[in-house]
Amino acid sequence: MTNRPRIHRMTKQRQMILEVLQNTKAHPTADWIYEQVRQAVPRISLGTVYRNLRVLKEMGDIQELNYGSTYSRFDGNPAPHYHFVCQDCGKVMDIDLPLLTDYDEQVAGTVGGQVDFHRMEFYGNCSDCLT
Amino acid sequence: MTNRPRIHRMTKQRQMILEVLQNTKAHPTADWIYEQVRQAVPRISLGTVYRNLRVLKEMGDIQELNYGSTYSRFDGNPAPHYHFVCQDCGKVMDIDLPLLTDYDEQVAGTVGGQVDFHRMEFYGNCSDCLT
DNA sequence: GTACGTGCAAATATTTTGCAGCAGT
DNA sequence: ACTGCTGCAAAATATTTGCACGTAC
Repeated sequence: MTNRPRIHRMTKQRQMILEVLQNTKAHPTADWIYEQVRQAVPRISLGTVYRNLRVLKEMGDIQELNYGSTYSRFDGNPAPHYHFVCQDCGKVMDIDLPLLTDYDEQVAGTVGGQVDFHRMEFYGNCSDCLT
Repeated sequence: MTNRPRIHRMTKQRQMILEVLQNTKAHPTADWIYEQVRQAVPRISLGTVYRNLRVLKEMGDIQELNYGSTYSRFDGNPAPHYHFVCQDCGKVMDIDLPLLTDYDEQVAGTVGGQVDFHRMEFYGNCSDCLT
């Protein structure tokens, strides 16, 4: 019994959440997204935001990040890329450097499994927090 | 007013938590550690486990990992190394490959900040979950 | 003896979910 | 019309914290 593929509808809420995420470089939290979308869709609920973030992630339109926090951040750019996290202010920035794709094969060899993708995060202090 | 450095005591609880963590390759959760330590120190509380994990992390004896989960995992090996995460069974394994330390400088250049360290996680299926 | 650590329980913080009505296709 | 989606509120999950007592140094 293979289950019929789920059909996704493009609601006003889902549309807005995706737009907000695609128009910021801030890698925001669910709550920040909620506050933004609320300005256009006042009666939206936080539960709806979470549900849509999960669906958008499953559809491959966004990605979820959780770097050393108790909460998740979301990225409107689904293409693999690395991140820099400032340990002082918590800011997350995109890193514009080529991916180390060759490493995946080596890792697959040492663990004896299959590697689909990898992630890399750099930690330190951003220029604003160096003084 | 610089505040006097905090002096850490080695209690039976802290000792046991560190030992449990150093004697497993499982990258366990706080709750798993709690259950293990409970066998030696029955009246220990989960709060104490969390408090000690934070202290041990601050002292640089262990590290905290949170890879796409709602909970943290802990690693008794404080030396930097990469991890492989099985997307099927959730297992976390150590990767025994050289660190890409040269990359830190390049990233520092592109973000205009200072890079202290980086992390890298590989995602895929472990040999047990390939069938 | 001092002050850090502990157990306990309650509080916080983040995310998920049941349900009845709404709405995209 | 069918079935996915929403708002609301309550529940679930993971972690933190206040307090009075205990204990390492």
